[in-house]
Amino acid sequence: MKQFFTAGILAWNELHNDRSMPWKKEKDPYRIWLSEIILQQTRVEQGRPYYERFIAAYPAITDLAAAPDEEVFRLWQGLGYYARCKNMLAAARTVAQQHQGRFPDTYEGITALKGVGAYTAAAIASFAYNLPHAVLDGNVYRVLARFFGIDTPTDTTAGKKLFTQLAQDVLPGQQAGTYNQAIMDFGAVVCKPQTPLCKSCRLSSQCEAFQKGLTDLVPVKSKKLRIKKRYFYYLLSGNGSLRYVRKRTGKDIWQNLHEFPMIETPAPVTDAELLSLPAFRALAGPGNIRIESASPEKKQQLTHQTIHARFLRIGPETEVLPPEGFRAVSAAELDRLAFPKIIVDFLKG
DNA sequence: AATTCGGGGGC
DNA sequence: GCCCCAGAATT
Repeated sequence: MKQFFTAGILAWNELHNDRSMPWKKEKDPYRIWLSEIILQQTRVEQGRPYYERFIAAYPAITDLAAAPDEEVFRLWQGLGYYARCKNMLAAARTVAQQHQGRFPDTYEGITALKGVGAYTAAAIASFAYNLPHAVLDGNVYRVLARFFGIDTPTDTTAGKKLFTQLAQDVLPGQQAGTYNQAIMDFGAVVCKPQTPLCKSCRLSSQCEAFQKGLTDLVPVKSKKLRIKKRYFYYLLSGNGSLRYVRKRTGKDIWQNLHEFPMIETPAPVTDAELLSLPAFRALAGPGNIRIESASPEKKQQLTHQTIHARFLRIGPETEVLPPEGFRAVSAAELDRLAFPKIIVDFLKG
């Protein structure tokens, strides 16, 4: 059964390996690593333009390692999961400074890099060096769960262990790179999450889920998502084109991105309530006692929370100092700083 | 072991 | 609205 599976994946790939990716047939470990970091929890079509821009800006990993933090975060702006960007920079600098700019060529060396977990290490090791490590991503979980009829939840320790072992069992050791790309392509193109193409699937005759009509029931996830609501009120004082900004540094969303002076509340508040908050007084200064104009509410859906934001122009004072912790920046400098999408959209007008 | 980290796209 | 995406780090 396992041999049938492996042979089927490889055979499918021989006829359908036409899914074009910028890094297919790529052997430069830097490019493979970069693409894999960008594609973590990210659709290929969303990540592709970022990959192209990063390669153009930083042809070698030493170029990336030498780049200023802010320039790199600006290039990452809009891609999400910003810890990836921070870890990517750290890893690039590790390679540049501790490995003389040469990307590590062992599984242990690769997995020691920041931001490189089990999946990414296996992907780099197999794609760049054909080392026999099986990738285990969302595609692989789904394909294995369906073909072998496994209903163990994938988001548990037991599930991860079981699927990791199975993925390694069905890996053809001599063709690790080709096979790893093949099973992920197969999962994306044939064994899709919704409406998989079972009628034309060469594995369906031995597919446990298809034979039992369970393709919609596996893979299983055990956890349910809880989404909180948060209300952000951004305060803009009327000082020409200057903006007051600071970098977000707390243990919260959007680390290393910038923001305007802002008040957060756990529930919506009226303009009058906002004006009466001590936090408003502290941020606005004594000269700003009213809301001159306000944007309609904008929403931003994150994985675990919904952000409701309004942008409020406050007045009447125009010559005020930046609030504590903020600095004044020109429009030109704003273009070089990274912001969360909800602020990027506001700045675009 | 559970939680948290964006943003986009499909249905 | 809900689920998923070439997952990893932190708590």
